[in-house]
Amino acid sequence: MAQQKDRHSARERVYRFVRERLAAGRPPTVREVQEALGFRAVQSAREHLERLVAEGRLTKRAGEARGYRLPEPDAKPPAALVPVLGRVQAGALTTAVEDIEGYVPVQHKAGSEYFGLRVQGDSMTGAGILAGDIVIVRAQPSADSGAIVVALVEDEATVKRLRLRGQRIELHPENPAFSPITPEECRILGKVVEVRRFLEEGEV
Amino acid sequence: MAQQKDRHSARERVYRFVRERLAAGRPPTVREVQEALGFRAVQSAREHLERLVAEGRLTKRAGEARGYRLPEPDAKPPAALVPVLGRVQAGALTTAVEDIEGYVPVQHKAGSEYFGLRVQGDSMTGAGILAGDIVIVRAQPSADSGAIVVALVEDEATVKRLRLRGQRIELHPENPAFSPITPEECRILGKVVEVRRFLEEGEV
DNA sequence: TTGCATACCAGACAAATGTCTGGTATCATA
DNA sequence: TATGATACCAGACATTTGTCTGGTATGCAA
Repeated sequence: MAQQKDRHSARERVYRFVRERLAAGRPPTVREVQEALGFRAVQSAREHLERLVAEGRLTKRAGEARGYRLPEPDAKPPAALVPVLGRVQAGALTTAVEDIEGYVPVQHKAGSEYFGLRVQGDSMTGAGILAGDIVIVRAQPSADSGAIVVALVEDEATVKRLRLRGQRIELHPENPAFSPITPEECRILGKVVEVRRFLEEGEV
Repeated sequence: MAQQKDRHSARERVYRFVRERLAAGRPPTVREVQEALGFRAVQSAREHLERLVAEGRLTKRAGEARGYRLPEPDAKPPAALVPVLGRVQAGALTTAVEDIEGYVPVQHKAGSEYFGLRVQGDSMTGAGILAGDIVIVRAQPSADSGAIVVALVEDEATVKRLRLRGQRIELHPENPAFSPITPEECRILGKVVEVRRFLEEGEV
């Protein structure tokens, strides 16, 4: 039996199946691998898995159900799917279920809450944030001066650069065609930690 | 026994533990929940889990090991961690292990391979792609005219907009300070499907 | 040819894991 | 007071899951 790394070889198909299941957060049993590949014996699947472990492409917890894992990035923080909101209105951050466009995977910091917001308008193009981009926001009630934040002004969320003048809050655009805002009342919803742009239709 | 949703109540602690384990891709057994909460009986943990299922906050696959799950976005495609490369050089797409900066979670399409590439230079700022951004690239050997691609030119990868003139390939910058490139030989590594910018230090 | 390695099958067994039954303790209400 | 609900404990059992042993078939090298 020639050993080949062809993407159609059983070994590669096993690896791909396991990897996809692990990426979906649903580690498979050996029997599920068996069925997925169409083997008649559990041991057939298991030998491939053991070989993948020997090659360093998988690791396993011996004796533990669904114990095969990917060896790589388990030093990374967990990735979670966070909702992307089309709009945020006053009081709605926890109830805007109907405004959820979809979800995107985000590596979050433990203990922090995140949401995504679709950027409207061109006020932040100078910072490379275009209309239609999605900003990933860590929910927090304050931020440092200079940070890009999502703030609630007159019941509508907006993405701006925060400038703190003593106790006064200014929200600056990054586009000379727009003027800074100095709202009487304003609530910081969170700090923008990431900007994403999908270049293909149909994503999120 | 007053039923309370205090974050310190056993129910909430169970929920949090399970959610974190699921987010990490490592669904727990009932006994692992038991141990994590310090219960002396498996059944104690199980009753909380069953209650969470009854409340709709978890789902479960009856009889299946590690079968409790989150009910939400399992209609979404799987999220996978893809490597972010600092540089790509000729022949290196499969061997550039030492150039991997880290990993980012990407919702990928089944059957497609992806990698991330750190953007160098300012040639694409007109398209809102700044130096330091990460482009998520679906590996493919060709793309439509007008798409933003990663191409290998003179053994170095570059991010440009592809223009096809008959059989000839042109790589256009999105910044008037740069000129289009018409390389004699050039290989398309893939199509840019997403642009990401991290606004905090320390992220990939 | 033999020997070895790989890749699969079949069956049985051990351990992990889910589940059930019976129990005690506490609290609130009628 | 009795009753019902909640929350835990303890033990046993059923099922799932991992693992092992023995086997056949194929290809390759000595």
